[in-house]
Amino acid sequence: MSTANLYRGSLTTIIMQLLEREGRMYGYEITQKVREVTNDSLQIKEGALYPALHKLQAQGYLTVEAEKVNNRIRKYYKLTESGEKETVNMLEDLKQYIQDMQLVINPKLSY
Amino acid sequence: MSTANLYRGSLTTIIMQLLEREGRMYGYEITQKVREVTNDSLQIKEGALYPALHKLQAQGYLTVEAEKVNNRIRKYYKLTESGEKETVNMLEDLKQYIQDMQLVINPKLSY
DNA sequence: TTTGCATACCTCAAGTTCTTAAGTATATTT
DNA sequence: AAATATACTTAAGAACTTGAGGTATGCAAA
Repeated sequence: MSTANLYRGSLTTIIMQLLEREGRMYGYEITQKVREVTNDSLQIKEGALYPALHKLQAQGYLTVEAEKVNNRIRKYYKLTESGEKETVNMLEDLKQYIQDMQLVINPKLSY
Repeated sequence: MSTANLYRGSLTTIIMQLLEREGRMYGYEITQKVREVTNDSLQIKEGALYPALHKLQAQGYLTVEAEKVNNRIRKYYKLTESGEKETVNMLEDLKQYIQDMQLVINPKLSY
């Protein structure tokens, strides 16, 4: 059972899209959510996730709030305004890409 | 008009899949085919394509035959047997990935 | 006629993104 | 008491792509 690797470049889109829908999430929660909705098919590695979150924050797309829950620290992230705009673009690109790939895989069906 | 970048890792799958279907192609032809079927949406850069072809060849997935056509050299590539097997795996992974991404984007629809 | 575009290949530096692995620390389950 | 789950972090190395540059031929337009 190959837990397939990420296609590089899609992780940020995943993060942004989840935050768009959920409003507010912490890192570990994101990893679990992705496992959940994809039935364990897709697993976000922590070594990829946390640097990605830090970068998105540095780019001004996310803000952070640290909270102590059960004596453990959680860092909740949410989209900024520019993050929301960027999310729209990222989603468009992803959808276009999926469509392109489907055309390459199966050029007969133009859908 | 953003000619979106490739999600890294998908180029080899594109190459293999096209060769699977077409049987025999040369590099430049691959770039044109991808532009054609995706309506110019996806453009394979030569700086990515040629190294990728060379690597696939080195891995034993492709064989090459050089031909002179119109006084210009073309290098025709085709899948080896192991290349064909690998193509099946790559396609499976890509389809799974597309499905996973659609689940992340729109978890309501399990299709 | 020469300028530009299309065809056809190639390479390399730089940047980005990911995997793997290691580390810290608390809470809960076995 | 030990293992697993929760929760975050970093760093080395690998892999892939972009962007830019290069070579060379054929053909069309100016």
